[in-house]
Amino acid sequence: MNSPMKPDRQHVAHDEADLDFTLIELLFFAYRDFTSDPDAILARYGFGRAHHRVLHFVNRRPGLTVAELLAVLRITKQSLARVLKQLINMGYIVQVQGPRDRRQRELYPTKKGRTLALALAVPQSRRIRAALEEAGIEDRAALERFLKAMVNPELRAQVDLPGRSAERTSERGKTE
Amino acid sequence: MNSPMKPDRQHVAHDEADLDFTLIELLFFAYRDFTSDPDAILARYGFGRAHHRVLHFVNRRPGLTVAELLAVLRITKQSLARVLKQLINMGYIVQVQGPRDRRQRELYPTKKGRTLALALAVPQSRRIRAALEEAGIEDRAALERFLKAMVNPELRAQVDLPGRSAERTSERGKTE
DNA sequence: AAATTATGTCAGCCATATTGACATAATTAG
DNA sequence: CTAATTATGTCAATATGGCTGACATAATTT
Repeated sequence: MNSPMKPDRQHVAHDEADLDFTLIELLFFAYRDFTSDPDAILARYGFGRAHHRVLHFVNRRPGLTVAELLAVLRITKQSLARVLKQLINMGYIVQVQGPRDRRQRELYPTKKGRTLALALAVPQSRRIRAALEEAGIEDRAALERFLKAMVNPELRAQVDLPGRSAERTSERGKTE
Repeated sequence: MNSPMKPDRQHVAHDEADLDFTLIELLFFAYRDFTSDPDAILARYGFGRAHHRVLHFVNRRPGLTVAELLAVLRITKQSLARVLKQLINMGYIVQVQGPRDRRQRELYPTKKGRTLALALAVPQSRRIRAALEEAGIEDRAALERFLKAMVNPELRAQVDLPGRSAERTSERGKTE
């Protein structure tokens, strides 16, 4: 083996054939359209995608602190500030002083906030459901495992909801 | 039927239980980290994600026109202009007059452009490969079908590479 | 008492997106 | 042939959502 006519695969570590352009592009296209769903709704409220992300996670993890939210969104405090302030001023989110540590501000959605969060999730959920059906997905758990495995290992704890037993946390009980 | 104590499911079309928050969040987290991979590389070139997307699609669809690129990226001409101009000026992309329609500018990567495009794809491809393995994906085709089904039906043609039979990615494309 | 932490805020900067208007050249339609 | 349309490029202005650095306050920890 290793005939002189063959490219030296040990040194040329990557050529096009080795790269999974198919899934790279499918992820791009899928996410492009997935995120486009809520935009029309958001525009009617004068909000953008940043508001959506904040509202989503506050709704899903009620009581999370500002620091936790920053870690989930992977943005800085200053980037969050403007968006969060608007959501609070307009009555979608409330802050309450942390019970254990009074420096912390726990974030909760108001009823108005929950309603909007759900309204934004509806088209995304519908798209997912239609895609699962259309693709004839039988092993949904495999899809969840794949997506979770795409997340940086040290950040996978963020994927799981805190303090909720009834939630689907795709089979493996142990945290990794 | 329709007892006064039960919520009216026919009118309240969506409550939390109906919504696929699990996959909504998994898509968010997976894509968040997936896109973070090339950032370090791009920063060394003074480029951002916009440059990455342009270079990626020019590399993958050599000869595509400006209008086609705009449709794929779903941005406006003005948004593309600055980024494309930089990539051209810095020698990553070349424009050639369209053969059929001389108004069109066909876009091609230079060798330098192809090299960078591949370098950016490497960590993304590695992440995908590791996730497929870690998740023990056996039915890769199902995953591809799902992601493609997530794309707006009228835009699915964009997903398929033009003028290429199946998976063959031979070297067409003009040299600089 | 001092250090650290959680949060908030100010000021400014950058990247990427938008809309609208207009210019040019090439193609197509009448 | 002329007129309309098309593909592209460009200008100006604006919005959004990121960033860094600096500083302030209150609460907790050492």
